[in-house]
Amino acid sequence: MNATTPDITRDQMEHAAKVLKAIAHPVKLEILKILAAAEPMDVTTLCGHVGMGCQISMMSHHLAKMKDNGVLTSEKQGKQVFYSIANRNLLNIFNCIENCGDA
Amino acid sequence: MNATTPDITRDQMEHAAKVLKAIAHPVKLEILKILAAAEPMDVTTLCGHVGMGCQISMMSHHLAKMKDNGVLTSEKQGKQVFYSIANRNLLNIFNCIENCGDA
DNA sequence: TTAATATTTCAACATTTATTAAATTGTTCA
DNA sequence: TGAACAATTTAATAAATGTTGAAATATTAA
Repeated sequence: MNATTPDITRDQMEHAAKVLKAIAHPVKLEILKILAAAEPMDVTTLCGHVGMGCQISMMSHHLAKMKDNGVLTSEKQGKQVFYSIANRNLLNIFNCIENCGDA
Repeated sequence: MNATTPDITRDQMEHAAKVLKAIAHPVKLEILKILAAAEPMDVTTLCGHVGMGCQISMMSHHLAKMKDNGVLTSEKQGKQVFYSIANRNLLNIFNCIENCGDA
């Protein structure tokens, strides 16, 4: 369970690959970062935070994939759908990225 | 710099996405795991550890991509090429994955 | 019930990624 | 030199992903 010899099964490996695939994209990381600071958040607001060029349709696709892979959860409130981070432990990946930033 | 509000720029985000893409694959994670336990290692030996069905050509493709994205380094010794992990900090991702395993 | 808003779904297309086999390069050794 | 070995490169193809706009669904308000 230490960093030198991670004790992970094949199944966990498959699962991990899916999760990583689900976030290995600049916009998806951005979504994670925005939600980390202020969750839950609805799709339109999220799109605004991502910045110009963001299309709702694209956002919806990204969010759906992240939700499908257990990265996000969603809750409908009226007309809006609010997204949250399913497990904030995942945010440790950012620390890892910062540490490995020059790699 | 804490987990709640990761302070990461757009460029870092792009870079992080590339690195994550470069490892978001079951075999690539397996490669990382094997090297974590015993680096450096040559391609053929690595392929043996990955298990049946592993083809040298495939391995070479995976290794090249991981190297291109700064995840691995390589050194030629005689006929063989030995691969190592460029920055073992990246291995913390496994801890993160373990913690988020049920997400 | 109609209109307005928020989000998802659909469909099309371009791009990227993964897999495999065959050809190629480079190294060692007889 | 040439046979044997290790690894990479090339090429072909299949599969997955990303992007976009339009259409469909659901909810609320008028």
